[in-house]
Amino acid sequence: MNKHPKRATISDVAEHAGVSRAAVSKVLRGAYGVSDVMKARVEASMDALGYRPSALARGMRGRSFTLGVFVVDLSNTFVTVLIEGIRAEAGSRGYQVFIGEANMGLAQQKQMIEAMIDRKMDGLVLIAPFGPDEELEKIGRITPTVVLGRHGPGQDYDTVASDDLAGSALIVDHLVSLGHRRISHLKHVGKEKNEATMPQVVRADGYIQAMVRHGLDAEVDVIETKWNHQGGADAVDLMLDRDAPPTAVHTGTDMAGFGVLSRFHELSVPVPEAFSVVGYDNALAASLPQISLTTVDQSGFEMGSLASRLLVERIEGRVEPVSTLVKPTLMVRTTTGPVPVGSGVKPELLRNVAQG
Amino acid sequence: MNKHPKRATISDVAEHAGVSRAAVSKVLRGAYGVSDVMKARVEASMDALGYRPSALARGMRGRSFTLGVFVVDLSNTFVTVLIEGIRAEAGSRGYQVFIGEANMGLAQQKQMIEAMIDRKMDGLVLIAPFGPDEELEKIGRITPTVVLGRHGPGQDYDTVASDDLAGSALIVDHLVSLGHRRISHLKHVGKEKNEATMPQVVRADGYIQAMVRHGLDAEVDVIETKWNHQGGADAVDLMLDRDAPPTAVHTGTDMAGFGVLSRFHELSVPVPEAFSVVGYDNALAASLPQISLTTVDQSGFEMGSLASRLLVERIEGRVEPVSTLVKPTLMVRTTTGPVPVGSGVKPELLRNVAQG
DNA sequence: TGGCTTATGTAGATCGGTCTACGTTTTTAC
DNA sequence: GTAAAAACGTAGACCGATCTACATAAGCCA
Repeated sequence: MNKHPKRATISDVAEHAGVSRAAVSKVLRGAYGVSDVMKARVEASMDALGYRPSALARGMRGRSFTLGVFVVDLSNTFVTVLIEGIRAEAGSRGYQVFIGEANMGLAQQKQMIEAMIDRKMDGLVLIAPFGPDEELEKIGRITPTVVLGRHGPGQDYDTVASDDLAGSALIVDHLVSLGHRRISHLKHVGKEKNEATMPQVVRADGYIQAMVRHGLDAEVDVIETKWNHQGGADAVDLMLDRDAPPTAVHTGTDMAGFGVLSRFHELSVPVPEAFSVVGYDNALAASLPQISLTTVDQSGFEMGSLASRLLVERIEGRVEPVSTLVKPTLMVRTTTGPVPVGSGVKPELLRNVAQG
Repeated sequence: MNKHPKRATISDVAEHAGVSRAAVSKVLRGAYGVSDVMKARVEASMDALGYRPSALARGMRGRSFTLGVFVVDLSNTFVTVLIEGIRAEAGSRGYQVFIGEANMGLAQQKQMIEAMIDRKMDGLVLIAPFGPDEELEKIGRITPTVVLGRHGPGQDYDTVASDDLAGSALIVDHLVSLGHRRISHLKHVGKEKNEATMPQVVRADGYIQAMVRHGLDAEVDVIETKWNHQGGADAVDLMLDRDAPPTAVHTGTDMAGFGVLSRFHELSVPVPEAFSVVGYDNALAASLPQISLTTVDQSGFEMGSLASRLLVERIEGRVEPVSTLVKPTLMVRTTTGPVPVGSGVKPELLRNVAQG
């Protein structure tokens, strides 16, 4: 029961094949200067010994063929779709993908990213990281970096994001076409300062621009909350407490949308008859028929694979930053409907329900 | 805009502090033989230069302080809870956690695990891996390994699993207490051969044992399908096609449960009035009020942190395998209710509905 | 056949740490 | 006061690959 049946190294292979270590290394890398005969002999020895190169030792000088994906919250099912796209593309180019999570704030995020750099990962994909742009620039200067889910451009990193301005417009247009006028928006506000490149900021801007475009300046209503289940639920109580409650809400993200739906369900407020709800992201659960949330799809798989492609380009030498925007599409499901007749839901009624 | 502002190495620190590299290394590791004076001086130099040790180089001889977590499918939200637990415990012991996913079958799984070993990760947590036990033994012999979500015991690895036998019993007992007798069970069958240690096998066994215990031998009905949304939906059609359809189903996993609920929703079969549904895992979406799936909770966070703890023990030298079972608890929500009066749902009715 | 280019293979430094062996100095013990 | 033990530092091999020089053999052309 020997714990470590000592793994074959490049020296073992060299000895077994009767050649130098350098020669084996050349075969390994497909480098110039190897005859077919030698190549065959070395390869024979390699699988005779069950040899596998140590990615670690390899990384000391050359590449590690490892990409790091940093994510804040794995339980958000939209990011798992992004990751799927990243992996597909990276895998086809011979890179391994490792994922690191950090959901305890900026310090932990920084630590995780440093851990990836310490392990000499060839490049990093940062999915919706927090912190100032400047921090991202610093990382981009150290190692090839692509930021996914924040708008660009950056100086020393590439960005891939959904066109959140257009996404918000799709939502507002849809609701307006259904007759809604009092449309609220949930904007994420966390512990960290909001940067202009973060999706919550751009989506809020897009919402305001679209409202203005429809002449609904007076109805603009941005509610600051957390983009998660609880944040969505809390926002419902705020909205119903308005003198003239809205008839629809653009929740900014599906996670908050679920919270909104849950709270309405508890309060027995019928959706979409009394209130229309729109999410953003098209997370997996949004398509469950019991939920069937109208939302904006960001084609996460494509965004992920695009990020991978850009990252590999960058690893292979490109230095000019690239900043891309992916066009989102609206997924109309059953949480949006025509505006309620009259002035919409009677506030008194709703408050009674809420207190009953 | 220099791409690589060359990072400080241990030699730079040594030179700056006017000591040997070995001395710096000792300080780094907290090894024996360092005076307080020297320690202070070296540490001063370290942060004067902004020094960070290369985890890569470190791993060449000593430990890499990295744990690998292998998972088949990140989009299953239950695994993200497990990961949360793993990270919490590992982090407090100074280990970094990297996650690797592979959902394209045994070959890709093997490749991912080898990639982790190639990077000299100190230990591996495998979450619900497929393949024969023997394959796991092989991995356990190469590197410290804990298998999460498969039953033990293993020879050369530890296991942490939910007591699936007890979990199935909880479900059947609950349904029987509500008057159900015709209770079906969905068993996962994929491309790979089912091993006795896999949860789908143990849950099915537990279901059968509990049915027998209640004298319901004649009603045992195991339906083989995939444990995902589609598999659950498909199973509904099979169940409704029975001469005497069941009145309740133990879906084996929440993911399949969601599929079952979706299909019932499409068919306008009321749950739980006409049919009771129970999941397994207590995934995040199960608690959404629109879904509110009765399920079995496995306290994933605790399982994850236990796995971490066992892994670190193993890394630090333990060799006797440990195999643990965590007690599950039933979460009664609103997808289960009393058995329908009479002989339950009329099959004709359901078929009509299905075809209408 | 001599001179030059191209193909093939090897030696050995290098990456950034860890760790063993050993030489000094300082303490402790009697 | 002196031997033994403990404390402190350093040199240098080592981990397993890559990569730059360089040496040697082979091919080509006039």
